[in-house]
Amino acid sequence: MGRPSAGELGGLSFADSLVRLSHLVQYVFADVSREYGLTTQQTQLICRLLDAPLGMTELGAALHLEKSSITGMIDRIEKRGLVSRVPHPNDRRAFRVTLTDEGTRIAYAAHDALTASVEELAGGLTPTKRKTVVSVIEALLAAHTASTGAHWGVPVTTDSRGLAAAGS
Amino acid sequence: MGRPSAGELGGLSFADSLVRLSHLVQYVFADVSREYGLTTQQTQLICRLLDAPLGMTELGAALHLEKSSITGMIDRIEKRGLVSRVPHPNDRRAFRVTLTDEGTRIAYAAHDALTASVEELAGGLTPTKRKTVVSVIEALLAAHTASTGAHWGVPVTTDSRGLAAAGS
DNA sequence: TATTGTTATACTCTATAACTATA
DNA sequence: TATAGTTATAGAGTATAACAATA
Repeated sequence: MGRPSAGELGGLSFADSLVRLSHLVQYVFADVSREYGLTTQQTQLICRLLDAPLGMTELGAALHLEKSSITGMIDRIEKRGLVSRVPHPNDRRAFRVTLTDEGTRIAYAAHDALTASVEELAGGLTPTKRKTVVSVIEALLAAHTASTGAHWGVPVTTDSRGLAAAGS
Repeated sequence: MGRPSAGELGGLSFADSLVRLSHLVQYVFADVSREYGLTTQQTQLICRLLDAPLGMTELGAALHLEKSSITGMIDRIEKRGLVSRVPHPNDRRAFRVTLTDEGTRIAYAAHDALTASVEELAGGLTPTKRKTVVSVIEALLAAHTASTGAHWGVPVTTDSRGLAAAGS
């Protein structure tokens, strides 16, 4: 009845633990981004483009943002030389936002740094536990996709190294 | 090696899965917040105050923000009647930011709604898996605390219901 | 002197609404 | 008419630097 004030850990509910984890990852994400002179959102954006170039509207959908919000973000990182607006070949209204070489480099670097930071925290975990966690998370992501028909726009693929650079 | 484009799930690395999960939780957090007319940050702030009133500097530390950033946030939610600046009894420079009744009510409601949303996604998980996930997350949080000496400012305690409202 | 909090300033992020130019 | 993207506008969030009041 009281309030198990969970101050120090221990006895977290499932939901609370996920929320706390999420905040922790966000902080790590922000810290890593800052090291590369990026905001969290910018890192997310360029990592997202590692898979393939996307149009403004597609980017908005992928990141859960209005296209008008995307315009400004792209303006800023384009000015920094990380992406460029490549005209769409078949649609003169549209662009494909494409990473520059510099943008590709930074996106991979930031992704790797983030991965390294997370792995550092997870140092002591057994392979079995890691596998369980990954499978549970995949189930959660799938559940969300199923219930909302949606995306959880995010960084990149599985392994970086390979620099197959955004080739459609 | 190629690039296992992980498009649809499956084969996520441990780090990537945590990052994706974190984004998903953030989206859920934002959605729930919006239902209560709050921003994500405001929800995080008031939930944080459920444990106890905090000073501006303490709040900054808890949320990883500069105190000057806190000033504005408190201005806004104070104007909305969710918190108030209570003078510190022993230090005439300081305040204790305290939830109003309305603020307490909304903080609990938002926390419960968030918990419910997360639980909904986790519907099919076995108790064993849940326990494993919670224990792994607690280990990660502890690892971070150990390596940085810090907090991962977040919502509230374990179970809501009990309304022991911010005492002390 | 050190600390608590605020103000001034500037920039990023975000949404809504109205717009242009294609399709 | 519908879609791709932009502009205008407004507000939240954030940091840095300079400041006031109190310890």
